[in-house]
Amino acid sequence: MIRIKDIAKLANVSTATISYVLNDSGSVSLETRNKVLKVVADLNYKPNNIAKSLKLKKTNTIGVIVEDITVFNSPEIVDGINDYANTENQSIILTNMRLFKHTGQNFLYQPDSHVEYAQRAMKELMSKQVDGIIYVGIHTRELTNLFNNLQIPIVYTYCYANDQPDLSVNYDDEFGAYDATKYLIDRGHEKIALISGPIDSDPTRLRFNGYYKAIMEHQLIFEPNDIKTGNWEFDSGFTLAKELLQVAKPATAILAMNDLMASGAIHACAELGLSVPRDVSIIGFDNREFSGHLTPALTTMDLPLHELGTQSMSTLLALINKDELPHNPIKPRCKLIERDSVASVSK
Amino acid sequence: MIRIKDIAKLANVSTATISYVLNDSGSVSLETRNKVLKVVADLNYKPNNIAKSLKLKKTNTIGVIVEDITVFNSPEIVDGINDYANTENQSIILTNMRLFKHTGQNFLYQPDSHVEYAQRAMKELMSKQVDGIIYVGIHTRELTNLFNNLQIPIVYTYCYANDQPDLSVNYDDEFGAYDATKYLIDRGHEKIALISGPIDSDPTRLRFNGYYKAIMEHQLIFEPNDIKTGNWEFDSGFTLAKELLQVAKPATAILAMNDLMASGAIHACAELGLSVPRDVSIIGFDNREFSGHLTPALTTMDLPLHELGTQSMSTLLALINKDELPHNPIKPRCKLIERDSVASVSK
DNA sequence: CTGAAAGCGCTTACAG
DNA sequence: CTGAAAGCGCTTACAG
Repeated sequence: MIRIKDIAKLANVSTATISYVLNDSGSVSLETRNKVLKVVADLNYKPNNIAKSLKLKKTNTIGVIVEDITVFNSPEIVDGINDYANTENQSIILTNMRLFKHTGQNFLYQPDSHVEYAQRAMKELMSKQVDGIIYVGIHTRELTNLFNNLQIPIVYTYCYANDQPDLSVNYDDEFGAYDATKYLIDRGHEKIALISGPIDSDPTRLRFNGYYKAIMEHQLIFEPNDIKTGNWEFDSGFTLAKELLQVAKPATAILAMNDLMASGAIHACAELGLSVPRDVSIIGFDNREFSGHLTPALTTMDLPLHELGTQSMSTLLALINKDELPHNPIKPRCKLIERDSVASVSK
Repeated sequence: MIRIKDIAKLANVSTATISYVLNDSGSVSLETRNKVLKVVADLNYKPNNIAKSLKLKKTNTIGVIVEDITVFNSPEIVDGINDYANTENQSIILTNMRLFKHTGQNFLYQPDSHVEYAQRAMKELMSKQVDGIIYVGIHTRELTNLFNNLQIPIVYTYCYANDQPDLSVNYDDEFGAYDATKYLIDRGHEKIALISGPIDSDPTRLRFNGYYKAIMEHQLIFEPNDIKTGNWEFDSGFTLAKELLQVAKPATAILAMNDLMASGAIHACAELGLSVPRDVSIIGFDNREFSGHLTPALTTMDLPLHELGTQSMSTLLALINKDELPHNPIKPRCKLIERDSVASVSK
């Protein structure tokens, strides 16, 4: 391992000078500068950033706490974080809480072990002196008080903390559901059923708002019987779609609040001998990879995950540099992916 | 930020003593030990590992270079790395080359930019003084000479370097294909077609070997016309399955070398009016998430990705600690996932 | 059992 | 334009 001191000796200058040329700081004559650079190249010198960080009290390293890297939303968000980090020369320390692997579907109801994992992760990152933290959730939900008296900037994404709303980066759930519903309405559907997530979930409420707004705005009839509450899983989509469809005058379209339930709905139609989209149109949410492989390929809302990552990173960097934060930042928008599960209604 | 020096002053001992109790090294009387611990707790002291690393020339941090975190194999491998790292108190610096995003399907043929990204990643990790590196590929292929004169331990997974075969961790491709083929044979299939990847791909060759071995071992007839060379994409599975099936005496089963091509084959059957699995059985490879959502749900080989991660990590740590490496380590095995796309042949 | 001191590889305010 | 020196927060060989 070759040090600045070795360069200094060979180049016959002080270590200060080496540092100046390496960092383009101070003023160094062209001659000594070239001399130093030559020795640096000859010895294939690689700076030790750990020493630099200790001195400067800045690591240019961001801690990323991800609740579970194997859950579908995480890799794209991390990719966005990396994308932005590369342009800003920031490194990423990744801690993966493996929440879903540890607790399965129950992760929402295991606050104790959750807190323990989170604080362990935080402790590790603090000891590594990261300049800030991005916390990546696996479900949009309230996480205030997960960490007590933070001593370091943090931004949340795919989840949020009420005590720092400007530091939570999430996409526009309501607008996404509004758009999906409107897409159906534009194709002549007037009776649009909804398979929702659990009531105590934020995305459920927001997506319901979007749905309701589109229905009202187009003077359609809001029919409570066409709203069914599911649990995000395939089976609930399957069961609820059947209930929805086996009535006297069924809806002509179903908006499922995620792709898993939409898939259940598609399979329910197959079982009922109904053709999608000829007899009933189905639209999902999330644009999971599998959604394009369903039969028929599912029309669904794509989540702006990559953008969540870049926006988290830019927000965090602004925090770290004490730049002014945009006050009401625009929430990234979902994008409709048109495939084969929606048809116009024939009048 | 509170330092060891602050603790020392309040506890009326030297900084050396603080260090001893914090690290359980040296010998400290119970009395002073408790006194120190109390001050540490009172001040909520958090050690600065960057300073420790500088002194010890060891960071307990592993650099993970992943070619693309958004490609399906990567998250599970990283999860395995994290899993093992947690038990060994290692941190992970993640650099994501975003290879697929940068170059798309052509990543195999863009060696120049690949080398550039890789060396930039390596440089970043070296400057952070990581103790070792795990390189996670997105396609099993030869990567010798990607890095010139390495000064740090590295292990490759989901790819390999010929100059250090013991440091490349990959699953047993051949055995996986053998198992899949045998599964079909056990169900009475005697004419089994194969949709392969490109010939210049290592997994193609290894999987072909496994297929061939199972055919020979069971004294079936090897029929070259039943072997078609695809390109891993849906379309090639679709096209080739049609060719395979529209002959006088078609195979009763198709082994596709990945799930994407298997999906294409399923769709080809639908178009030909053939029922899967009644008329033809289809088996895939990879166990991609979508494979369970196909109609019918695809029987396929699951890749031991998590294990690839843990084994990479244990190998790397052995390297770093200069422990002896197992000489011919067992390759992690694929596991057959039985779903609905394979039936027994009726005699 | 405890402490004084050197040193890990950098940066920078200051003096010349 | 250049260098001597202090200091970032730790650890540890050594002396007592």
